[in-house]
Amino acid sequence: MASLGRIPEATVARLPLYLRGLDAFPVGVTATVSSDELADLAGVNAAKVRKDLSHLGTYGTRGVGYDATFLRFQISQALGVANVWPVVVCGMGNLGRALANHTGFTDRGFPVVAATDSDPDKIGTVVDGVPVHAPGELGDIVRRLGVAIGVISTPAEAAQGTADALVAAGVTSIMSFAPTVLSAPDEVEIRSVDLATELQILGFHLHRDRIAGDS
Amino acid sequence: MASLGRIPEATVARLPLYLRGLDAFPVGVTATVSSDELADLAGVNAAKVRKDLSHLGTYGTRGVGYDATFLRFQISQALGVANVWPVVVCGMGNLGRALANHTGFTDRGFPVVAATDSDPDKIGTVVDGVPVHAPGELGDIVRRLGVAIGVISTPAEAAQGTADALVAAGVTSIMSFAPTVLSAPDEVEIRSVDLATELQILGFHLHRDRIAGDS
DNA sequence: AGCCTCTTGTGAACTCATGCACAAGGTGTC
DNA sequence: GACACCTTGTGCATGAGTTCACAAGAGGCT
Repeated sequence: MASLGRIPEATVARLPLYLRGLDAFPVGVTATVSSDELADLAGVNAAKVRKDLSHLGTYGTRGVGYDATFLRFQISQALGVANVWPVVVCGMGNLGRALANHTGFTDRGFPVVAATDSDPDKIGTVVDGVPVHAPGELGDIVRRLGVAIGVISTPAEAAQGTADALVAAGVTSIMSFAPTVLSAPDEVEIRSVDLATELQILGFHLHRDRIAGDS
Repeated sequence: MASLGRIPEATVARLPLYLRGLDAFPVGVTATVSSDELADLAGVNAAKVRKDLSHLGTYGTRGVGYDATFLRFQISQALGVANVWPVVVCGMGNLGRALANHTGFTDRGFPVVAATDSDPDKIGTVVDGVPVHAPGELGDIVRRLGVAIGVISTPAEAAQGTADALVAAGVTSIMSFAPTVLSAPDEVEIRSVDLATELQILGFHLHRDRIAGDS
């Protein structure tokens, strides 16, 4: 119904999962997929699938399901997958190198076009096809290569400075792996992925189960 | 109030952030921290801090704040941070290697004690102090080293098989980086981190802002 | 055509989370 | 001791997200 009305954030976060699930259907072949099947493929329940998709429009056929190809097109459209958003990786430590070389990024329209690092030995080198520059060149890199997204994989101490530099250069989307809080203007979208925090959440459940197990 | 009553999941997810924020206070020195300060340190608002902490118990003093050291102890207690949960990393590609070498894990009580990979050239080697074994040995590794958490950083195709092996070995906590849905018994806690999905969410907002910008 | 079966789309109830606003209860000062 | 000031703890309202349940269609079979 609300073709371009506001899409709930929770729905946006699931759209990529549906898109991934639809990869199970070959392109070119017409096939229908039910909300039930798609729910399995995305790891959610059918009601959620239907409600989510209803935010994009009424693309299904009652009694039949959704046309896989058409649905893929519509979700891609909503997510803007056709766009290519160049990425710069800031901090080429273990994690940064892994990210710069991550094929999943380029495949999905997020080519890593450059990286920065403060280590003089790394500056000027090319790691897995990605040129490494000095942090001071960040602004120049962003402008020259049209960078849309900055990935911060520096140590925590350097993260805020890096974020500031990205924002100053006009980047409005940041994905951070640094275990610290970043401050930035409201219009900048920051997604923070703290791996140690994730493990601590798992640890909490282990801990609780163990306590519950003690009788 | 509810000292050991059920702690909401949203609160659990923020406790590690508070703990991280409290690192700003040196140990041994008695210092008080207000909900306002802690909110800044954790990147949330003060009301949320107070409500979250109230789920653990009434550890604050009205008019004063929280004793930093005591609060750290209580949150650590609730999260079970004193425990050490050995981790096995499955899949030593770029990302796996970075994770195995990630100091943030060991520092927080999650030592990576072993890894697996299907590449015969890697099996038997020691990467950054972590011994690499064949996937078939997973069950043995888990039992022998008391592994509590499995990290899956294999290609998507191998992820489900790896998860099955972990579950069969008795692991009930899994963190997966594979871009696929994993099925497991209900009692197994799975946290899935899909980096490409995260970027697609950022891409959505870029896309939408660009459309909104067009007039 | 009529009927049966299937699956979508969605109103409505419900759960979970957030944020406000203020009383309760401390501390320090005069 | 009384008063002014500060910050917690929490009842309550609001909002976001999830799930249920079912009417509204669409297709196929006799």
